[in-house]
Amino acid sequence: MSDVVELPEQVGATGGSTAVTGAGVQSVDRALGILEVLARTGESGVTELAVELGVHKSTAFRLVATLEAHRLVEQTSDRGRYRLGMGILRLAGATTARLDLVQEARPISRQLAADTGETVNIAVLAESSALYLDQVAGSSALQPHNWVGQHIPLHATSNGKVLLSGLDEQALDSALGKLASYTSHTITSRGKFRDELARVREQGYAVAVDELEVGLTAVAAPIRNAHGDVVASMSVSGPSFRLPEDRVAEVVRLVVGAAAEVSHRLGWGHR
Amino acid sequence: MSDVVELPEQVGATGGSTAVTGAGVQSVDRALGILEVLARTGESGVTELAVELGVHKSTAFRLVATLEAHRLVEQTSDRGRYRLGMGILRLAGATTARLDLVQEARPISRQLAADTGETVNIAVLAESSALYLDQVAGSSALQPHNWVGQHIPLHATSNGKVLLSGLDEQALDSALGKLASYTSHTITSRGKFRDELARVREQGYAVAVDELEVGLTAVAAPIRNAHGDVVASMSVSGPSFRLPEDRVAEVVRLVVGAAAEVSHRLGWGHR
DNA sequence: AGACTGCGTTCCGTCGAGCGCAACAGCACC
DNA sequence: GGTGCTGTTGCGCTCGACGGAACGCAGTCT
Repeated sequence: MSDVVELPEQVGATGGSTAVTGAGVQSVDRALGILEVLARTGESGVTELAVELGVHKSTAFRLVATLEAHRLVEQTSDRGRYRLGMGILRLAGATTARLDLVQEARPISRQLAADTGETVNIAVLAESSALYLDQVAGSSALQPHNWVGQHIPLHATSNGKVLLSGLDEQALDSALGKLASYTSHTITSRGKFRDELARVREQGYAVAVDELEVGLTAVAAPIRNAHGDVVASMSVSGPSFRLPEDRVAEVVRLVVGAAAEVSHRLGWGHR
Repeated sequence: MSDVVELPEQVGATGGSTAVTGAGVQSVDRALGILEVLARTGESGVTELAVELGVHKSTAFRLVATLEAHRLVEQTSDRGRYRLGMGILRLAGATTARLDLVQEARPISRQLAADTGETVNIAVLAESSALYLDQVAGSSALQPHNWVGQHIPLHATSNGKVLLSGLDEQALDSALGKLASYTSHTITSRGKFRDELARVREQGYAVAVDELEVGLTAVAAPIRNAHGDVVASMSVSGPSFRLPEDRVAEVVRLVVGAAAEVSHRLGWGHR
């Protein structure tokens, strides 16, 4: 079913001359390379980009100017460096808006955010990290931190645990790299983490307290498609002082219910 | 023979289509055009894209294949149509961190302040009050005090009304406390206030005359994100003697236009 | 001050990359 | 089978993208 798309090379080595060349139309390839470089560095000058791509300054400039015309990049000042622009967000909005998952989940996310007063996220598994698709801010506070599009470590988040709990042994091994430590509460032992996943599978939800960041508590539950596969994860997260142990129990109930509702809308459990 | 009607060669000056083609590197321009078409349609075939761009099928195919190599687009099935891919979201993740509402709105706020000669404010919903994020002073020498960072009651301001108009019944109830009276014009009846919100929703803007403070008139319009949610409010405010009824109508037009422009930059209503 | 070095930006001649063409391979509906 | 549509692929020709060099502008070293 999955088509085996082989793309020549995706040189991922960090540092040094990182050629991000794929194959296809040369100039487009280079232009997209610029976007990827900017995504990595956050901000770069024309000359810097030219070196990174291995092209002449003027070439890099023309490409970046074209990207700017489409608002995919913008320059910090009138004669300054370049960074990714708002056009990207517009495209991203169009991307998620078309995903039936996000579409179906959004009203329920909103309801969950209203009920709990905390932030709700939807995440999927993408290349050994969690990719956040959508976020609805809680009633309290303004947008805490927009994680949409961010890649988050799998073993230190409630969403990650849920997503991993849907994998078999083999897929788990390939998705799970080294268990980096973020706080003193992060699970770094592979054995302990397997136990944790077993618990998640059994009880149908995951909790992470201070594991990614001290003071951050999150609860997540699986979203399943018609086949019963775990396709996404829905979480509620907020500052630990607002989510004490007794309140977590209540939140768990709400999250599990909401995730089940989304799963149902996606066709899970129909006859 | 040729199934497709060939175009009158060299479509130099952005012919009839909705293409946003500025100037720059041609192939990149076209590739980005494809992304925009996909953002608008959600899903398109190669032939369809070719027609939209005014190029040959094979050209469109090569471009879309290059985009696919970078994961910016993906095809629905093995030999099917194309849609925006996850790569966009990855790029978006690197974007959101740096670009926020205020930054995007500032040039437009400034223009609005210049056009009206009055003070422009940007506010968001926080807890159960309006939080002012940014302010651009009007040309008039008489300047009100700086409201940035201030929490302002929701029911007695144009910004507050706009922000509340984006909430559903339940969220509205929790955000709306007691309707304190500030002047004789303040709306203190819950029923009347609901009617007012309905009017705001319908006409797409809110007005407040002497409701928070006697002699203060304000007009506000909603700023929406890619999903259509009201994320902020933009207002023009000034002394009532400078904003008589007939001038308010003109200001309304300007504020609504400016807010729509900001919304558009945030990804709302992809053309 | 003046020279120098870096930046982003512009102009221009040249040559190869990207274009349109036409033919191919599946699929779906007569 | 026929006929219409897809997406896909070689192949020559040509025009568009490329790199070199020069420009305007800001800092910085001497």
